[in-house]
Amino acid sequence: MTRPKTTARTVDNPSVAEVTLQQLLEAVADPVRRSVIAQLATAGHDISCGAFDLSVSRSTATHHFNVLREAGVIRQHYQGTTKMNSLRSDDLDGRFPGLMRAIIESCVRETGQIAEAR
Amino acid sequence: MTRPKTTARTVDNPSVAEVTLQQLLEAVADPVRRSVIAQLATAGHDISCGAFDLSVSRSTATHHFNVLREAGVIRQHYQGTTKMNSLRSDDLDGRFPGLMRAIIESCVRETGQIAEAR
DNA sequence: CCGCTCCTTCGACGCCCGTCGTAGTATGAC
DNA sequence: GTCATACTACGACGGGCGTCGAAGGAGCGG
Repeated sequence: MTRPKTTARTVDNPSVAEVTLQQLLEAVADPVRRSVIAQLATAGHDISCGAFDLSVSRSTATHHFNVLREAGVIRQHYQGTTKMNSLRSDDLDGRFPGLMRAIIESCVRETGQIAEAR
Repeated sequence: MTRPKTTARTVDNPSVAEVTLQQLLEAVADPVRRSVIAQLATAGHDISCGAFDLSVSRSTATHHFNVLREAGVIRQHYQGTTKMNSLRSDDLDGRFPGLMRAIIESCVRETGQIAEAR
């Protein structure tokens, strides 16, 4: 059975209304995922999945990107064979006012402290 | 060996500087703990451990109170034999600006939706 | 001293989540 | 077509967290 195992190069980013607070908070409770958020926020532009500096394997990284996307934290889209990621900062603000902004700021500050500690 | 198993009726609430972002986010990622936050926020006054409306056993509730206290989310103090709980909303604001405020608001809104759904 | 209320500690258990390696699909370059 | 690159799906495994019941300490009222 050789059924297509991968989706065609298309991504469905959930609408804000579909995201729950539980999903969002679980998503940001993982340090690897917060690192993704911090890198996106400090970069200021889209980053491809492979260009992140993460301490886990590729397949684990894919898992984390899925969680972040399903929680509405990031938006993903293909650009050739590479998958680009961007923050959906303002999308969620209507649903959870001020929450994403505060989380992003804390993530950036957190990794900043780590950087200046070494 | 009959060593004292419980602490005397005294609680140590951690200083804000000791709390990590990881702790805080893990603390609020649990629905039972968010329910505690929401009940405290809507009540507007301290609530004893036993007076909460929670869907778990007493010992589990104790566990959740510990997590919340160690994350700096709530402050606890004894009043006779009962242990009172209050939100430390503003304490954490210096360390994670805007975060607790946004979380509390989302918690209240979340349980409000549950309430109006039935 | 006795009993009641409140909350805690302790061990146990089950499940979920993060992790990995392997195998596989889609796209682009030659 | 062939090869290389980029990411994904799958199955497995281990550890941690939420959950509970039972037993026990601390205070208060008699």
